[in-house]
Amino acid sequence: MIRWGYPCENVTLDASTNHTLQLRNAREERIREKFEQNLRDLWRMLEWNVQQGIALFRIGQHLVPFASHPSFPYDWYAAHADALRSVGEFAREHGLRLSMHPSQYVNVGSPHAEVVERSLAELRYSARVLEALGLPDCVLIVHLGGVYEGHASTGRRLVQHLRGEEQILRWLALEHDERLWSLRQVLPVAEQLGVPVIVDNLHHRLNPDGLTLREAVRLGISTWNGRRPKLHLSSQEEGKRPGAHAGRICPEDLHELLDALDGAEVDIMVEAKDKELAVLPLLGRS
DNA sequence: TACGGTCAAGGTAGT
DNA sequence: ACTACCTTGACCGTA
Repeated sequence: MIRWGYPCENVTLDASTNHTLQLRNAREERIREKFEQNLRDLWRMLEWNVQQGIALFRIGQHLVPFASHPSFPYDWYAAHADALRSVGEFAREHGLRLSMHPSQYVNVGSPHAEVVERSLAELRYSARVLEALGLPDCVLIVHLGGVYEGHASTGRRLVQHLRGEEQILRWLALEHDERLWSLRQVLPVAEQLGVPVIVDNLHHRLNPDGLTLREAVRLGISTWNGRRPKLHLSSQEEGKRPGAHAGRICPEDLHELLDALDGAEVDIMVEAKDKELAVLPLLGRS
């Protein structure tokens, strides 16, 4: 049985975990309001997901807006951990799996110390959210970011910067991308860190690096070491930049991935502009 | 209330 | 050297 999910927003409910504000307005009171709004919407979406049989959900990075910013004004963990633990209890009761996925600004392999520090701050924030949920199977997904003087030295630096960050590594999974880091290039980095890899069908099509999707899926799944593997599924938006997400999943892409999976028990995050609407037709498939 | 300019952050690619 | 683009549009001042 495959479990499905979608990221951050639900267009049916008009709900989102990414309500935010501009930095110049980021005073404690306003941030708390945004968090409460994100939390309310998160509850609405998770309850709806349970009704629909959707087990996966990605929490947006703006859950606590500017939580990783140096000028953040209060102890968000102390203030919000109880509320997050309640969400985690609900997720546990209903067998939901939650994840987070920071943006391209996270660049742990950067040669610039300030960039690395900001990146780690964002990852530590994300890891603390997952810790507060109190669930065993959350995932924190990141791309490898830029390539500076080559993959080898960038990868070495990334491993160096994350080594010892046990609170992050506990949740971390690395994802390949459609231009700079192929699955083959990500695998050794992930192995050195002892973290699994997310395979994404569209990234792989645009940057296969000599592997078939079936081979990529097999390699990716093997990095999960008995934990339930997680993958991404999306379709190309025709006429837009390669890699741009379409509103829905086209049947060919679905079947190609299901075929490559060869019956494996996995979780699949659907990345589509229409969010949950792209997931509903897939439920019960596999 | 609707509109349009603006928003923390890094890096790549195209001009 | 400059700009558009990217995860994900949401916010906010102004009319």
